[in-house]
Amino acid sequence: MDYRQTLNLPLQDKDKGAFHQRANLPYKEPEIQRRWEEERIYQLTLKRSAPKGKFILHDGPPYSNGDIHLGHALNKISKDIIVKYKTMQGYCAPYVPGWDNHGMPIENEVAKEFRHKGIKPDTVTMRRRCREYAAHYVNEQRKQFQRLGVRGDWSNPYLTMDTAFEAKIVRIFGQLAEKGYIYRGLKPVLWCAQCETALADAEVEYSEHVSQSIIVRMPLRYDPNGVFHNFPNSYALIWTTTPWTIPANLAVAAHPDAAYAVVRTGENHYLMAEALVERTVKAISAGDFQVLSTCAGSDLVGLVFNHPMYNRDSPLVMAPYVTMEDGTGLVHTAPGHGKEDFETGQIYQLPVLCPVDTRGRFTDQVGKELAGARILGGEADAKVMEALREIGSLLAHEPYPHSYPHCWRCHSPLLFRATIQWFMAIDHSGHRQNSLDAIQKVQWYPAASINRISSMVANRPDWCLSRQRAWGVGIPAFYCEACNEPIITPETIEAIAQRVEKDGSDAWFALPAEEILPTGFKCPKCSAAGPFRKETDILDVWFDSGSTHIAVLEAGRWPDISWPADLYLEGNDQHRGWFNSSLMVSVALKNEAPYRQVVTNGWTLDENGKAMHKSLGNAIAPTEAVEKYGADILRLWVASADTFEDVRCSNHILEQVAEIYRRIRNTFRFCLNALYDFDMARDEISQNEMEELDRWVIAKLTELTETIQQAYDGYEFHRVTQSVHQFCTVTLSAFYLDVIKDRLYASTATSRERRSAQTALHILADRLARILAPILSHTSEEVWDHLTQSDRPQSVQLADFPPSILAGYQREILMRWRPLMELREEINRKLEEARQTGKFSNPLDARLVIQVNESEFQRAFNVKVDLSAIFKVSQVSVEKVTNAEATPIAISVEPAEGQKCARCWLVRPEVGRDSKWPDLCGRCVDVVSTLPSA
RNA sequence: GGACCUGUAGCUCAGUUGGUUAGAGCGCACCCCUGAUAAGGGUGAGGUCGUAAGUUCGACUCUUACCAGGUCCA
Repeated sequence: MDYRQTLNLPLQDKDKGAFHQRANLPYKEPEIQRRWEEERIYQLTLKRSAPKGKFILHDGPPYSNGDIHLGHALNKISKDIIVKYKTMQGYCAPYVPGWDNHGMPIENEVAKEFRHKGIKPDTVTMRRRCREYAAHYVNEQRKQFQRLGVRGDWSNPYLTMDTAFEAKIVRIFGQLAEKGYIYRGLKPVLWCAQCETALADAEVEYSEHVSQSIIVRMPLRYDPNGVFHNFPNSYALIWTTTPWTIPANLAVAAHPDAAYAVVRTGENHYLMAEALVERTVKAISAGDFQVLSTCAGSDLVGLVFNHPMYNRDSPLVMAPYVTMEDGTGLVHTAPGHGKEDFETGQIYQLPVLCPVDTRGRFTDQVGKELAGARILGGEADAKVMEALREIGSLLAHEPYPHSYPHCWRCHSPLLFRATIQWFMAIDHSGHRQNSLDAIQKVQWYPAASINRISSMVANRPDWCLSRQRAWGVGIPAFYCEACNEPIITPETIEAIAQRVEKDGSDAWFALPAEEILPTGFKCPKCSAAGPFRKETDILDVWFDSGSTHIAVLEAGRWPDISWPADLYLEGNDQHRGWFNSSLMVSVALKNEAPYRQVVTNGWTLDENGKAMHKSLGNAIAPTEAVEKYGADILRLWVASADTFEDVRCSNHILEQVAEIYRRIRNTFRFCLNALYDFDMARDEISQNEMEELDRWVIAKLTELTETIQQAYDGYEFHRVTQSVHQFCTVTLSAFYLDVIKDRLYASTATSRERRSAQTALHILADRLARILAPILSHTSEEVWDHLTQSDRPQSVQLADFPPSILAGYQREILMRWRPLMELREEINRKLEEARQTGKFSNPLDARLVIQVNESEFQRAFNVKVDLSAIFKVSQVSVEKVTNAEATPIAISVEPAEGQKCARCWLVRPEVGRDSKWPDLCGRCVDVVSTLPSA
């Protein structure tokens, strides 16, 4: 007879109401997401009781151009995991996503569009199109982020191009100006003479370029310490690869720790680095030479040389960046034409000379002969070398190929050119130190990232706030045409801010100054009543994003959020970017950091640890991964890696993650499909009436929850995934679920022992769903729908995190069971051995004979459980041995006694004794005889 | 070239203050089950802990150099 029908087998995938192994996530997830939206789950999470108060994760705004990439997915999923976890932990955890809209990449794209159409747009037209462009990608990215299952206020995000946001930026700038942080100064910027524009770092491409390397001598003027011993014909030998910058020379730089030598060749005495004497002498073809004396670079202080061409001082200065790799060890320094030169110039209070106009031609400042010479094409280089040669100052020159900055658009070589810019003074009123102090009060994850932010704040130069661009917030300054004074007052700022609030920052560009200024406004300096003109530069976009913590957290538009943020979480590039810019604004205006904790995630790399690049073809597109595997797989990928470091991804890795997912899902499937006739309200067995094994597994789960809670609290999601997966595999699948099958399938459906197991299964599924809800949001929701507990909230996202504190009795059970679990491994090896030697093929045919002494018996078998079930054999006989000499425990495997029960497949001696059911064991006879069909 | 960070089995990760034979899961191989079956179970093989020196009685763990990779700068 086939007893299959008399068993309580779990639902199969074909059965109605079953939880399917085939997840079909790409299809099912959007449905679940639609439901979350319809049921307004995000809003409900904010209304839920929040005994622990608020937890505010302030979203770093991604830039609204193009589709999201894997790094965005990593970042947004990490944030979502945290927000959902915090909600379940009893916090009110709002999440307001945002976008960074202004800036060069969008402007460049839009400019390209216009160029293709042959249109030269005015600023207002340009900006209107930029705004459309940004808005388009806000919508695209929003859809893509939502598809990842990220929960937040998607219908009400913050945009840096919102008029209210733009007005806030104006006000923040005004406040900084009022506190004395804002100034105008010169700065060398990379300049494209072809495009006649300054370039941002991101617009610069490095490629091969052949420069002219020259060695030039500069006559000695003053030698207070007698470095040259009063020799006649004394010179410094300088080296440069940009001859055209010689007219702007204002200093000679030496390394303080390097050794320098005075060398005689013929009549002349030259100062150069000792290490480079031979090469230099050879380069200038000087023949015989003699090192007269040496000294340290720091001994050179006080020397003054004469400019190679003009009658002008060029003092010797110290600079740490001077290397002994190339040249003479003495570096030509032109503060108007180089970043490092400029910084050195600041330290030594040198003027900033820049005799080059916007089209890259020498101005009159260089004298009649050179004026007008173009730098592009080498004309200026040639003329300068010519002039030097004439006066005998050019000692060597040769072509010098090297990597050099070029314009990404027109590919011309770039030049450094000093221009007037707006700055935030980082050292104003102790700001740098205040920032460093504020950093100390923040918790950084990983802990080492504090080094990064600290060194960047400690070493950062003043913040150059101005950009010669169109798509951004105009720098809110006027100039008096009468006295040319820049004007920033609380009154002008407020006038601008109100106008921008109303009409957006486009108004700043569209309206004349007089229409923005209050009527009757007079220049604070010269009292002229006009005319006034507007500043045409815009603010660096980092100023926009550096203002988000004020513009968003204090806006009042989102009633649940407030300043400061509990958490910022971004990629590690943001130590220089957003973490930094936000800190600068915050410390200046509020004297503390805008965040209490900062988590950094690494970069996404391919499987070989290489950065992902479109050109390398190794990039994984999150939108494609979602279509192929599902958002939960991508989310599990995030939660399976140590995201503090760089994270690898590839199709192969995603397949591995999918494998982990399947195991977890299958665990849920087993639990849920065995609960088809179980109603928690009706059938639950109370803790103290449960089977000890079932109580044990709940204790194991609670122990696991404790581990997991610690992992979540430390933002170490991979420890969550790792331990849950291991629990599903080792504790449940390979042991607990396997062991309770007999009870579930073969016992009377309503029996206490079966209901006990089902109660445990329900608790397992329920708690695992909650534990995993922050990560496997969709799958957990699906599990949630299958559970029967009546008082549960409509979404698992609204549930509490499960209990993580072990009760005393649970600790006691875990302790008591541990030796038995260890013994099980030994028994498995014995059974495998017996099977290999052909004694039997199925362990259910076996009988275990375990001989133990008293103390081992007390230790290992102090449990209330059917041992044959635990070891998955038909029979176990434990025999106590009194002989003290014997090993504590000996295991042997023998054939089980009796015949196989046709229903439960256990071998039992009593099979055959019942006349009605001769092929059943005693237990199965009892069960079957109570069935209605019997 | 500089600053910071990373490098433990094919993959994802553990590895307390330096202390036996470096762990786990997946994957892989072999076997079992066919009442979790687009499943499940058992056993097993995989590592010179990036490389090389050094400190130490003893180093995956500490130091230095180098190699590879990442981010930010130059």
